[in-house]
Amino acid sequence: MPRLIKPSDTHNSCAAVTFLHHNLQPEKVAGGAGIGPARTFSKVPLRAIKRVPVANRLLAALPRKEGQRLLASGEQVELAVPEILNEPAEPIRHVYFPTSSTISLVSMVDDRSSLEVELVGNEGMVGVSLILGVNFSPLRVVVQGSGTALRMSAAVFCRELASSPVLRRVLNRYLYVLLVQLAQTAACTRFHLLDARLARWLLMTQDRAHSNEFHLTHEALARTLGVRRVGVTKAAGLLQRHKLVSYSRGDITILDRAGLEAVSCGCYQAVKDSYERVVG
Amino acid sequence: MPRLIKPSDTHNSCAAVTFLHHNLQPEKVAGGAGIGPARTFSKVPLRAIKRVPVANRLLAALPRKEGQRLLASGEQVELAVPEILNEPAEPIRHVYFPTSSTISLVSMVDDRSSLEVELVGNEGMVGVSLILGVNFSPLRVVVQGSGTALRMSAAVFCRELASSPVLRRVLNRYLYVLLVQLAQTAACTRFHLLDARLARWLLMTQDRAHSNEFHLTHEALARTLGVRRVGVTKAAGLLQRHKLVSYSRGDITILDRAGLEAVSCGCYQAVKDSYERVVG
DNA sequence: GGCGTTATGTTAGCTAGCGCACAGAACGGC
DNA sequence: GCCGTTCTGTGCGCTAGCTAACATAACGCC
Repeated sequence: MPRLIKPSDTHNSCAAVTFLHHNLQPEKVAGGAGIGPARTFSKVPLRAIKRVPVANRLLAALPRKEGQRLLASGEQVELAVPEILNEPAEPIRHVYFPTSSTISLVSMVDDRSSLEVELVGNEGMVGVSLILGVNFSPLRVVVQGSGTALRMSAAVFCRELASSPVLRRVLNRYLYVLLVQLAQTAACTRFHLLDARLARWLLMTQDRAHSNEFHLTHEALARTLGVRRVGVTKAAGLLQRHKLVSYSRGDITILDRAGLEAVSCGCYQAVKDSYERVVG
Repeated sequence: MPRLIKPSDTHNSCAAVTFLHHNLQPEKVAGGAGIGPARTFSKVPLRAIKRVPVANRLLAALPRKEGQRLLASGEQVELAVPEILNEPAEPIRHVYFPTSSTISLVSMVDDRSSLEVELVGNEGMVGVSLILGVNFSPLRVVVQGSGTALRMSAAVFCRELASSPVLRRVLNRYLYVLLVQLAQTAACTRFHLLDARLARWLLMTQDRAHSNEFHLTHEALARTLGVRRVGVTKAAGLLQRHKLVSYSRGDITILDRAGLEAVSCGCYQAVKDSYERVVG
């Protein structure tokens, strides 16, 4: 179960609002940890020092009052890998608005084969089925990167949804982007070489984790990309030889973002643009 | 532009309702062409003799009155391959509820590479973005199998949507199935061999075209499956040697449905089950 | 400091599908 | 009946990624 962040962790409701509306760029992450508004997280343990407060962008897109109400309706939780939040066909108990955590939606076709079809971070949410009136998840939902998220019970979420047209509007647009992304990922997975796909995935994760460093083994990466572990080792070795990333026992550090973008396929930019255009 | 079926083609509004609510199983298609309620189509040219009246299942799922109103709000059109109904990023002018036509949603990543991510027939609709409040299409929309469809202007569709909760409910559930299908197809495309994928696609097309025969060249099939033409030739040759289909210059006939299901991957059944559970 | 566990690197043979080129075969207009 | 066009079948070398097995190397517990 996710670790609940006790109310005492955030000093008051005002801090929660700061948490919502403050949104640092990834570039500021490396240098600025632990200063300024970061005190909001000062009592959160477990790598918290590496992170900065980030808002969930869907909630941040709401009018201030709506956003505050939603924040109050949920609770901050700390998610840790490799927690599984939902299995396919299981009823949805909670929805999650990640803030610093990242969550994978995984399609499983055979026992041996699985593929991440969507990576959700602070730009999105988990549990979109509820928006469509279906209360079970079609996919496996698994925590990919440890961090925080706003959790809300399915019932409360549906109530909010029913009473807030602006929330529906934002989430519908997010759903549209989700469709775009699924389609793009399907084609990307079919046509693009592993090197490019890996680079794309690392960029996406950096965006969502809001950190230049994150933890993931080759084995886990292989499962999310739907390839063998040796394939990841080979591709990661290539990126490392080109000084784009450094990799040590699962600790990944992005060294050269521009270089990664050059290696990655256009899908990264295409999906990102689509999000900015429709939701951002 | 799609050929409009003039009002005189269907004898009266009562016939239109028959059209809506009559829904033959594929098994009956081969023998029963041209008799009984088929007279609804008696004046429709161009292969119409091979088909039977089929309802769009989304519309059929509506209460009788709602269905009638939607039918009246649109117009029957005849779509012919290889018509392109929408290019990516183009505004959506019309939505389509296919009846006997099939429509492909195609994701294009490079100039050379494209992949069908969704095949829409009488079980679905084209233009779902509008449901989510976005009025342009993310994908290329191309007629895959000639046939009829109910066409409705985007404006009228949005008006209907705003005024009909039951329509929203049905279409939301369809959207959910669409998500499921996209995720499944992504994984299927990644892991399953061409033979199985081809078999699955043929089964899906038979379901949607409501006929044991349809027309599609190896070249076109290759584009939709995202492989080379020779690959399709090889896989189709295999299916033909096993007497599952017959293939002659683009004229495909399904000979052994059960055999195809055995060759195809589980994805066919999985997606079908999901539809029946959520929409059907 | 030793040792089991976990993560990474490397090898070697194998296969599905690619790229390219070309040959035959059926159709359709004149 | 001829001929261009469209569709299908085949061959051959090539590559990315798979399967499987093994070798190091770092960590972390005792």
